[in-house]
Amino acid sequence: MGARGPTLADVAQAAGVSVSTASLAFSGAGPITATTRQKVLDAAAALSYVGPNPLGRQLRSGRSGIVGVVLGDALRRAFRDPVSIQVLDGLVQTLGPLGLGVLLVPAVDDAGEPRADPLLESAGMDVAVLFSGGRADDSSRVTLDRRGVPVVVIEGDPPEHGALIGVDDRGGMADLARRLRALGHERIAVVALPFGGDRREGVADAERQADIRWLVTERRLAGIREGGVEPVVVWETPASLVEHGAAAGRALLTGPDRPTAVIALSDLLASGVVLAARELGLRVGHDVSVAGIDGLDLPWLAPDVLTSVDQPLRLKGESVGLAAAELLAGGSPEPLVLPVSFREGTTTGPAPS
Amino acid sequence: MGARGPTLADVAQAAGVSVSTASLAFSGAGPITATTRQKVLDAAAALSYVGPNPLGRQLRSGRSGIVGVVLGDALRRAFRDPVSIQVLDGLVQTLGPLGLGVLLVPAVDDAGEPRADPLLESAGMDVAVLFSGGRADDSSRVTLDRRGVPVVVIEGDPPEHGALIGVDDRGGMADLARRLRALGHERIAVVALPFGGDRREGVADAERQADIRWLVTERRLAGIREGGVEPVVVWETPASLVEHGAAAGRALLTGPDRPTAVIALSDLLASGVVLAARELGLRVGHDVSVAGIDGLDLPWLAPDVLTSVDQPLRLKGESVGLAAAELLAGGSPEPLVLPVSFREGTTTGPAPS
DNA sequence: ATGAAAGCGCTAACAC
DNA sequence: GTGTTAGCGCTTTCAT
Repeated sequence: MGARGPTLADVAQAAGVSVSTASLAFSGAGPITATTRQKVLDAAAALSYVGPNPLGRQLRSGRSGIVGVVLGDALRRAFRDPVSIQVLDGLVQTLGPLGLGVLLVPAVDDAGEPRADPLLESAGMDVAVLFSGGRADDSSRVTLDRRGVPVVVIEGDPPEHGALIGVDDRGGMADLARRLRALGHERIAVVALPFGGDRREGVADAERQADIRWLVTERRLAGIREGGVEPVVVWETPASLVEHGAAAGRALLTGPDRPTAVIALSDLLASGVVLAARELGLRVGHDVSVAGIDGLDLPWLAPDVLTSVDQPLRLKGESVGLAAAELLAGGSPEPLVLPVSFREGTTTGPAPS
Repeated sequence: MGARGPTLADVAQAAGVSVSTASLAFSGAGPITATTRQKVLDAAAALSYVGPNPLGRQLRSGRSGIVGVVLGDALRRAFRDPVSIQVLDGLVQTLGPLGLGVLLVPAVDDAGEPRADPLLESAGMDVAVLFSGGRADDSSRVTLDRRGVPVVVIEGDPPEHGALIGVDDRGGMADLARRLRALGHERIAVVALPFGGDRREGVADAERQADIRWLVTERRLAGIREGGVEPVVVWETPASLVEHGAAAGRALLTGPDRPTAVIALSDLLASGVVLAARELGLRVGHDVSVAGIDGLDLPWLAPDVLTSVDQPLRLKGESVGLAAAELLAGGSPEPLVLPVSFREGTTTGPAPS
């Protein structure tokens, strides 16, 4: 840093051409003789000029080539979540070759102070991706709207200006529910994702169930009911983590009236339930069936393979990337709902008689 | 985007002041009357101007406020690795409040084509963080050097212009090795991290062991020897993943001459070894001891807690962030080696007699 | 305390 | 083909 390097003007002067010609030599956009071009390139090399300063280019073109990725209020949770990670991977993989960068932006803490994150407030980004998804009135979304930044929303309310990408998890859960019923299960419990940001844990009564703020949770639960299953109990967790699934499993699978099947609203939760069941001496897939959703690869569950509703995470990330690119190009991508598929594992089986 | 929003000039005009005054109203740097300031702010609100365009500011100041994070050649692997993730988390957490953004940059594929990633080549960043660490001649590092971007290297060769952050994993491994010897273990096997990018799997002979390209692997292995342990066998893995640890465990713990202890060069590998040992009917911590390094939280290993060498991952990320900020401010941070600590779990015990 | 003017480095019209 | 001329939106001396 410090000493500002040579500029395009320096190179042009050294090469004995005008600045605009030098610019063409680098961008390649426009007519230019091979010799002139080479002359410029040589001069650049001599001055150890490393190419046009992106800042100048950005100001001129009005675009930064940066896609802001707004991750849930606690970044650390987003990073721990294999689901977000895989989507992020697909996204970066798609955007990179397009020359677009991914800027990580912590979401504003909705619960805490109203003081927004400086990045969300003012970082240069041409389009934002909302991993948190969520309602239209989330403060991150309001901030971005105000700035006029178009957004790609993952699994949330459709944005006014932007795109929406999601998966048919509702349909997937309905399908799963039907399959469990077909296996003879009648007492089915649900281990749910968080209802909102308030980190409650335990059985959720009907009233509480009517007050779900997180769309994904609401939708997956609705899917189960759509599949004809009325859960004997819905257990709310504070986060989609193995340990919370295990805690739920211990609570639900103890006692005489235990359910014959447990549906968890994420694979991480489901795997916790499997571990708890094993702890309690239950044979998973026989004494109790457990299923999740996401389609994660969980090698440490071996020899079991979790029965799950597979969602195409990488593809989701790629779709988000394409939508962002289209938005950047001035288009208006249609809302996209990706299909899910049932993955039969070893953790489900006929209801014990 | 499309319709460019109002500019500072528009606001100034609406407020009946000059552009420079309007600028002061926003930056706060300089003398300005409260009334004038308010007048400007009101005009801005009326025009729904959302604050100075970062691009203009950046061009003027010559800095983008962006820290490029160069993640290993396969981003997806970096994202799957809880170690990188936690460091990344600490980094973002530190940089965010400083108003600095984290830009994800895929590293150039050293094996593949020499065509560098467009982002690495030309994205605006004031400083880069190299997660891959690595040797001074890695192509990503060469590219950044050429661009004159200072770098913070994590666990690698010290950069010419930049900072170096690492942990004393060598010392930690030496300590671990001594403790195992003190427990009476004499036949100790090592499950190693990858030696380089060539994804080999299996026993590494002496010749192969002399050809380790990844510094971290080399250093941790050296630490074990420094602790007085000459491994009876070194098993090379293609990636730090549970399944590869499990494969190693199955291979190493079968047969009559099996080691009484296994040291893995990562916790993920170690946990795979634990799973394999359980599969084989061995009591971990009694029949065989297993230890790792990283200090990950592995709830699904319950009821076992892995014996490990704890490295302060979050702190590492924070230190990287601070070093980046210091570099940005023109400083020259000293190389930093963070301490590690031994974490005794349930997976190690006295050697069986 | 405020305004005028210069210019950060670059690209895009347009003229030659 | 190449050069000339304007800015992109902002900050920052330097006058006033």
